[in-house]
Amino acid sequence: MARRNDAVAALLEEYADLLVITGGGDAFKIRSYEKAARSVAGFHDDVSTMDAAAIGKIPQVGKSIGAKIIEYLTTGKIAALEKLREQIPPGARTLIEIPGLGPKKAVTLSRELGVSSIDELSAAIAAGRLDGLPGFGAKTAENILHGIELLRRNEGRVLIDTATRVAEEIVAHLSGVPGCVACTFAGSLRRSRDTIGDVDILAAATDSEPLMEAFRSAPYAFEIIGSGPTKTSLRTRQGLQVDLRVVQPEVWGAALQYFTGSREHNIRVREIAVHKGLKLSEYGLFDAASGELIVAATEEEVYERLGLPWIPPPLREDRGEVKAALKGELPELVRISDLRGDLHSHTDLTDGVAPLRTMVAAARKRGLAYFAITDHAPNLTMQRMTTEKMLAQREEVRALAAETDVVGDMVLLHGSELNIDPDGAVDWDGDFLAGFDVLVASVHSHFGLPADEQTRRLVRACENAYVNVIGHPRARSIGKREPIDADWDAVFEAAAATGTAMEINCFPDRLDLSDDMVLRARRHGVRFAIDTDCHSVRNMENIRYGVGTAQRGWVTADEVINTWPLDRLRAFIAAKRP
DNA sequence: GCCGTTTTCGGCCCGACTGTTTTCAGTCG
Repeated sequence: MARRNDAVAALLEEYADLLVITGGGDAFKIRSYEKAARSVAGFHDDVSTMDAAAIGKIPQVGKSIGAKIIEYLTTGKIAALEKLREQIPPGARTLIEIPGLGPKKAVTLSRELGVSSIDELSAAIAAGRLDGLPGFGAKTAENILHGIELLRRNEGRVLIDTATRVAEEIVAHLSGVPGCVACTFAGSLRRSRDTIGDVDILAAATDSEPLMEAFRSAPYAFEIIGSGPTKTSLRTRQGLQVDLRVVQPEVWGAALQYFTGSREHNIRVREIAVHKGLKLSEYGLFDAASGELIVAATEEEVYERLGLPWIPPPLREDRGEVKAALKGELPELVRISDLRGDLHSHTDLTDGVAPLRTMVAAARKRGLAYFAITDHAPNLTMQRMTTEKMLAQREEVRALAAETDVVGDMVLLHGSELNIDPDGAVDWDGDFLAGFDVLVASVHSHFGLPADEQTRRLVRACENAYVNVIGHPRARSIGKREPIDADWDAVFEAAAATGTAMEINCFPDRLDLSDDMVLRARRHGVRFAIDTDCHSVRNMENIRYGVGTAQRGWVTADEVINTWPLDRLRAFIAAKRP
């Protein structure tokens, strides 16, 4: 069952947005709702299981917001929110989705031009209806169009965490239907792609009808697109298409192989079948001449009969995995259980939502051997970090490290997430940086520099003797911001030469480096750090997405510095320092 | 609206960039 926290957080966020649009609240009030939304989303317990007193103890939730949460949990809505919704033109909030378009311009557009959707706005710009509208020059129109294009490129695709939540809820539901022998998700989600177009669910049963009926009538079924004996497609309330295919239990393996894809991988595998006088389909591996079924029960059998080892789904992209499999050279992919530490995390000292102690306790629960606290550095001014605060935190971390009932055997590392200036410098000089155990450095500004400047900037950051990890190297935000432009081969070469790891950031809207860039970086011998960049306890669950991305990039455990024992990691850091 | 080793008021997210503005508003991180 999905947690109610996400629904509550979405409503609080909407409330904050509407306050901005109506201008009906001061900036700090708006900020309070935004902070509360993040805090609730990141809170470890399900709000629907908590009483009023417990809800009031959630950080950033006070009397007023607490009451609104209770109101939602008991009545299903929030009166104050309904009231605000009535005050703004329909669609104004939709328009804010466009990068570069904020509440003020959105409200002007909906008031003056009556546009209430992105399509209508697009048409209005094409028709020149923005001409003469105060504050909307040619450049602004152009920027809005670009923002719309960015949004459209991801239209119909959702982030992997959204798809995973939906898929797991459906698999859990259908697995409980009488007669269901097996049920799992396949498709791009099983291959751990960074965004998901539609969710493919596969189930095995002798009689498909009970499963189809349960699927069609489930609470998540918002609109039935089509339904037959083997396949039903529907759309969830949020517009995500989900396909359910039901196959006979004895052909489970062949069907799972087929529906996992990718199409290109399957073509490659079927070619091998043809060469062996066989035919592969979702119903099994057959003798081409006689049509006799050979194997179909498990994926392993299907691959084995073709002379191949089982190929992990993240590799199934026709990027040479079939050839490697034939030669017995498939990589031993990094797994979540290989990770001994996490080198990038935040606390409520900057923009995290949980205190140091809470984050540390949660990290220990993950079974980590070491955990680095890396709050933001001063140059990211909005986080209000100072040298004094950083030193005070260090004392706090050292003291906490001695509390064995909290940390157990886990070693605490004190670090920071530095900001890489446009010229490649970072927040502090070497003398101060030397006091940290480990340092991440990231691009948080000046995303639009030309490629040559961006390259120099990143290379210089790699050359800094105290920078161990380049955080979310391309600074992309899926669906919102394009990756920064640089000569990545030059950057990776510098990273490899200087002993600087490239991060694979686990946030679903980052997944940065992405799989293709990981493949490129590996050619230069780059080391990686798979970090959650967690801002809450719940964010730690994102580790699966970063590991999935690493697997898609063929990464083995040894290439990831936070799979190493602490001694080896410390030696890696020490080797770079003067 | 939330928070508190200053506990019921006063502080909290501010600086940079962009475009259209002639002195600043909107957006972003």
